[in-house]
Amino acid sequence: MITREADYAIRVVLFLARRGPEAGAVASDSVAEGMLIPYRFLRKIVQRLVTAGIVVARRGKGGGIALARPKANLSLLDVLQAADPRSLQLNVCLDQPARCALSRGCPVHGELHRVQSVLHSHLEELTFDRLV
Amino acid sequence: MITREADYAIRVVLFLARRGPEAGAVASDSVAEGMLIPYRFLRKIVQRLVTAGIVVARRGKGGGIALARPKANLSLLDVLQAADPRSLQLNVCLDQPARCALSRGCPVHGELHRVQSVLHSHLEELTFDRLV
DNA sequence: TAATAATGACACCGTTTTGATGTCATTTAT
DNA sequence: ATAAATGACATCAAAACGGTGTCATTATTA
Repeated sequence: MITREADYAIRVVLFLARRGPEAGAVASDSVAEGMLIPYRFLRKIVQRLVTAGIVVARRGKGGGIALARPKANLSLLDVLQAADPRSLQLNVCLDQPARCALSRGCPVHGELHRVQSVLHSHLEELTFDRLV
Repeated sequence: MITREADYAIRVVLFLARRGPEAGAVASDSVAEGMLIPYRFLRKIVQRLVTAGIVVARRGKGGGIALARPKANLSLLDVLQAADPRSLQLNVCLDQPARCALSRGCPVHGELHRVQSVLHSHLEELTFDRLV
C-alpha cells in the first residue's frame, strides 16, 4: 500500500501536468485546494519532489511550482520513488541480501525479484502524458 | 514492502512444502529453528495461517503443523493475503473508492487497478510446488 | 524601501502499525 | 499423571505515518 504522502505526490504532479508546459508556476495553496491536500503537508511533499528533480519551485511573490521535465518524461515510478521508495520494494532482502540469513538457497528471492521488476516496469510505462 | 510477518509466513509454508505430503506434522519449534524465526512470533503467525486455511495444526504430544492443501494449490498470493493483506493493495482507493474524493475523473485509479491485477496474478502463479 | 507573497528548512507531535514477548489454558499421547 | 504440543489472549517498545508549527529566506511590487 502506498502512503498518503505518495498519493498526494501523484495528485500534485497530475495537477501540474494538466496545466501544460506554457502555463507558468502555480502557488502551492492552489494545488492544495484543487487536489484536497492539507496545505502544510503538501509543502513538505513538494520539497521532496523538488529535491528529486521532479518539480521546480520559484520563491517570492508570483512564484510557485511547476514540473521540472516534460510530462512524457515523468512516470508514476519516478514520483513513487521520490515520495515512497519503501513500498516499491517488495521485501527487504531484495535490496539488502545481507538482511536475510536464508538468502543463499532461497527459491523465493529470485521470483520476487522478477515480480518486482515487472511491477516497476509497468509503473514506468505510466507516464503523465498518458495519464492526463 | 511486505512485513516481516509475511516474510516469516512464507518461510513457514516453504518449510512445510519441502517436507512432502507423506511427512506428518512437525512441531513449530523445529520450524522456528530451521527457518530462523522467533518462536513466539511464529506461533502467532501460524495461528493466522490456520485461520486462513493454509496450515492445519494438531495439538498435544506428537502434534504439530502441516499444509492444509497440496502445495500446487498454494501460492504466494494466498500466503500474503493471509499474513499481510495491506501490502497487496496498491492504494486505499482501490478497495474503498469512497476514501478518495477525487475518484471520479481520476485517471490514475484505473491504471493502478490494472497494475495491481497484474501483480496479483503473478503472485498467484508462484505456487509452492514450483518454489520448492 | 517597506510590505507582501511565496518557498526553504526543520522541529515537533499524536496515533497506528510493526515486531515481537509473556502468560496461561487446552488438548493429546504415553 | 505427566509431558508435549497448540490456542487464546494481553502487553509492550520502537518505528512509521500523517500531519502541524515556526521562522527564515527570497522575490515582486507599490
